[in-house]
Amino acid sequence: MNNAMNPAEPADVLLQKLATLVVLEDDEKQAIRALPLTIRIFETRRDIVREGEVISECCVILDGFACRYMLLPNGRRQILSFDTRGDLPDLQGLHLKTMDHSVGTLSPVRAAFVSHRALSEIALRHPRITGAFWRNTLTDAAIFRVWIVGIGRRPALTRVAHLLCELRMRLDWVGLGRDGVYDLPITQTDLADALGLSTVHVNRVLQDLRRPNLILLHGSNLTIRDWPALQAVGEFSPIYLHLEQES
Amino acid sequence: MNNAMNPAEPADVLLQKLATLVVLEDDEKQAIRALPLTIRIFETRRDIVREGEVISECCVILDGFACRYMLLPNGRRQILSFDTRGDLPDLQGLHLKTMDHSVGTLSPVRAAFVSHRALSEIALRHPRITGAFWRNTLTDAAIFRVWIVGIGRRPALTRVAHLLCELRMRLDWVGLGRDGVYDLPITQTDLADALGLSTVHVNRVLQDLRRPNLILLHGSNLTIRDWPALQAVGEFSPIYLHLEQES
DNA sequence: CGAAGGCTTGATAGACCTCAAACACAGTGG
DNA sequence: CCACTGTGTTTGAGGTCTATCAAGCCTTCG
Repeated sequence: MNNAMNPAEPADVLLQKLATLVVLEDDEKQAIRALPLTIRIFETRRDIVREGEVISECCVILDGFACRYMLLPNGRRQILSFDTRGDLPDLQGLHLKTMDHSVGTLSPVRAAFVSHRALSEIALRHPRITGAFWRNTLTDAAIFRVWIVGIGRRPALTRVAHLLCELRMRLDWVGLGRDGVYDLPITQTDLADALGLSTVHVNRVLQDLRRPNLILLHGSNLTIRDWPALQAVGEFSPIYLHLEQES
Repeated sequence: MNNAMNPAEPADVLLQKLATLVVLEDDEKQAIRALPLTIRIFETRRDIVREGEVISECCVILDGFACRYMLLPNGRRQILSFDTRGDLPDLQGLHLKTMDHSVGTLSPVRAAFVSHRALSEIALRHPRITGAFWRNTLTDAAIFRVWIVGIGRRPALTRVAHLLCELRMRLDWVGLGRDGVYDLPITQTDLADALGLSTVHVNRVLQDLRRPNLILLHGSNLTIRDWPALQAVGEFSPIYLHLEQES
């Protein structure tokens, strides 16, 4: 039930994303293809949307890595999610107009934008598509919950391992990796900000995962060498990702 | 824009909840009132739904405090949300049938249950109600995000203060408190499990909030004595709760 | 080749945890 | 009415995981 193809076409990306959420009929697919998309390109470490802004369009990540994050008064950053091909980091803007967090890029990113107007229209006309969006919000929330558990109650080693497992599953799912080999253009500082750790500690923990040959990591190139062991260390079970279509 | 009344009627609770999310037309209200509800009562520290279960109905909290939580292999618990009157802790079950976390009670709880069938039906017939549910999921997710930030990047004192601020706003909103006085049937262990801290440390931090007279806390009775100061300590800003109806 | 950003390492410090015990309070029962 | 129990709160002491600070190193790239 994986999708092997490697779409570059904006509409295909969105279509595939929604198709992983619900079964789409032909007319629904057509409606999605007819959505007016604007493509925009961002360099590394740029903001796509900023906390406090009122938005009128949603973005779909086509290529590269983005993240949702919040900044604290003391300048510290907490990353809330990593977003790759097909992800909709600001879909919530459709209902909650003013952003309560920011969306930024971690690598060069190509993204497609759809106006809320067009989105509302298609959602109104096609309840199944509304369901897909809603379901997307639900899986988002499920991932947030698991992050809370990790940051709140798991030691650093487990936390890092768990995140790597999660990224593996999600990247596999959209066809951005295979056989445990992935391009992960994420710095150790980014990992630290996602995991609630310091960069130094993330570095040391990564070494603890490399030493017994669970993973291999040069720059942005991640290879998972021992998947079962990594899952065990990360106490990882993928059910919360809900990677099955609606029944 | 607060609701002063104190409903005990199950349908009223649900109606009020949805009314805080979107503006409801008369026929929508009628449809909600017509929903078949089953009332059930739970004692303190009981599970309402358990992780892994496949569910076919959703619950609405009517009275008392519930929480969503997850248990780790080593027995530790992480609380994911506190749920009070009007909250729908397992609404996600409507789309994601198998629970990826548990819902339990922190105090005696009275809850109403609606079948997924009835819920799907009403959602299909009334897009605005679907929107309300979806919006509920979105604000849920927004709260999760802020918890991630707190647990990941804020020191214990700030974390505790922030949570108290959040609870204050939410309880005010549903009319379960006034003038900073609340009944909070939550143990310090519960707080600790929500904040990713130890009970001992929560206890000490609470004293640090009591000493300068920011709060008053005897048993389940919380009084906020210095709201501005508490907000400042907690770095609290309520925008993420999105306590305004859809425009 | 120099600059910049990211990675790595060592030393020190601190926030928070764990363990253990005492205390407070409400409910129970004789 | 008063032990008795159970749960929750409080306090103290010691320990540890992770943070912070400060360099050095490595790779990339103009």
